[in-house]
Amino acid sequence: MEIREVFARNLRALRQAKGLSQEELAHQAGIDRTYISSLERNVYNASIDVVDRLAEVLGVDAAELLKRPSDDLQGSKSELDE
Amino acid sequence: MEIREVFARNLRALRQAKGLSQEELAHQAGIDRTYISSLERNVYNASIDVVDRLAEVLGVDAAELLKRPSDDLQGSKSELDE
DNA sequence: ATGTGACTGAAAGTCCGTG
DNA sequence: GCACGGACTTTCAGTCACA
Repeated sequence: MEIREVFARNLRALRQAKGLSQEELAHQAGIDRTYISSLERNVYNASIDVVDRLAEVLGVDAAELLKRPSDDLQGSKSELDE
Repeated sequence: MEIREVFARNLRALRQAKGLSQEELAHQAGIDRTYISSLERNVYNASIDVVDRLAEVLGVDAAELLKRPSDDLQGSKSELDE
């Protein structure tokens, strides 16, 4: 599993857990609205600076956003990367 | 402390802990030697893809390279970012 | 074995819009 | 509220020569 996909998933999951819209997150992190959308759809390779800014708004450590899921055996194949 | 600097330090520390030269690390990660040098000197905002490739060679999780030092009280002021 | 400036192509990232 | 596109600027990715 590519790191980009890990990031994309974590980003979306955490954002929704926080009850934020893409627009709100974008605004608070000082990032373009459409770019957040792209990141969640695994279109780009974000820089660590962007990861950190998003992590801050989401209230977690930057490392959290790059954490791979600890081998979910239920895990169906990804729909983000195929 | 900026995430870039955190990354730069962790990279250098882990590389040296592994007893690798920049050249060896560069070779194994398929990255140019001078680029590694730039990253360790905090010149660029690495992409998560690069972080992941380096982490793999260093035998750690990508998230490890972005972990902030847990507030080292001995910590003198950085020489990387001033 | 590393730091640095200069360089180029490629991708990141912004800003405008649409359905 | 989000996906997706086109056009645009800035920064990274990657290589070279040199100290």
